[in-house]
Amino acid sequence: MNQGRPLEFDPNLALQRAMEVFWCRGYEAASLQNLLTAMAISKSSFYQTFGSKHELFQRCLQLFRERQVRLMMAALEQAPSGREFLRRMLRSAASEVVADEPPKGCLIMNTATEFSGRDAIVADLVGKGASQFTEVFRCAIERAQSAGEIDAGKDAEVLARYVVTTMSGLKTMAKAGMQTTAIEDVAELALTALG
Amino acid sequence: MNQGRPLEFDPNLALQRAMEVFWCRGYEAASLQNLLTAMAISKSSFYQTFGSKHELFQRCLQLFRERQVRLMMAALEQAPSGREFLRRMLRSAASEVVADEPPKGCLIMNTATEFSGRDAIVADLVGKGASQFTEVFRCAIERAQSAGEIDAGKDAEVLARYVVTTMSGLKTMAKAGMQTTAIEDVAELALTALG
DNA sequence: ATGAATATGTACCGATCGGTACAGAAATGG
DNA sequence: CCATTTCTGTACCGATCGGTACATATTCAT
Repeated sequence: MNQGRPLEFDPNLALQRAMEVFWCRGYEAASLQNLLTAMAISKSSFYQTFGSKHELFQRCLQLFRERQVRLMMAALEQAPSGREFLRRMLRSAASEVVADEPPKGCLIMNTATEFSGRDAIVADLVGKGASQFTEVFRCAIERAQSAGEIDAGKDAEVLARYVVTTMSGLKTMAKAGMQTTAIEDVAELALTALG
Repeated sequence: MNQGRPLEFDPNLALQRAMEVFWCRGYEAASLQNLLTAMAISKSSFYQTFGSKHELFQRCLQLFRERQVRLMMAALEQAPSGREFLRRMLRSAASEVVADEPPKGCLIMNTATEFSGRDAIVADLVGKGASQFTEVFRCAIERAQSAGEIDAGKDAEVLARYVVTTMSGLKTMAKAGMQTTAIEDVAELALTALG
């Protein structure tokens, strides 16, 4: 078997750069030029390695989901309690306003908004992302329920969906221009629904 | 003074059609062809009457906001109580999944997501929309507080922002594929935070 | 050295993008 | 009837869209 000429770039790094572009601009507004520039590769390499804009986008959605789930699970393990983890997550929407200018939100939810079900493949990846986020939150809630921080009588799955919903809402409000203090207030209030 | 040749179409109706297109597809994905077809006018008439795609979009955002605020205020007046109005609003995200296929969400919040602060004019219109929605909810909350349905000790402004946030989150989750029953469960749970 | 395999650079593709120029059509006032 | 004003149809604009063809460059196995 022959090896052929080696790649002159790191595909994982290029993928990461592409993800950033989609994250900032969305799918439609991210032109091939934007992507090529950010990925620092030529058009030939792009199509050779990633097939098409749409295929690249799918890989970016998966990368984002894996990365996000990994970060969330790490944060959950390090958190002093399940409830404190949830508080930190919800409040993070506020700090995002300061860190990113403008705030980027969540790539999965941004995509859910942009493709409102018009693309079956994308819809599937979005659904997968949403359910995995819910899963992590459910773990945190069950841990909090065991510790007596959250009413154990409530359905953890419903609570988890509520947290995902609120996260999504807060990130959207950040994009809509809500002040960081207001976001924090809403995040704290949202926590009270967990009982 | 001379009147000249009269318009062969209803500008308000055309604007409404355009709004539908932006609502379904977003700004970038709504091509001029999409718009012209939906508005049933020619390119000449389009530029003569609406100036450009971007100007048209601004007018659509305003139309949507006015329409939405009007509908919400009417619903509030008809509702048996402030709290029941809030319940109906939050639950409406679920019925939207059934009615529209796929769900369209809220044009203002969709726009906040699509243009993450990259367009100052649009950002301003989005902010105006968000604050007017908040205003209506604040009216409902104050009414509910007067009636003793909601803890009068809580800040109505914060509660109102919380409701807008939750509405936005629910509509996004609907787009992300959440089932109608799950949406209703989350909506009910969200209401408990109002105290 | 040669050939197979893989990667890149360059040039190009048709389609579509948003937008404009301008001639002709339809109304009014004189 | 004519001039003026306003609207519409047609043709066109340069730019960009995502994507492809193909020659050239670089590697490894023989």
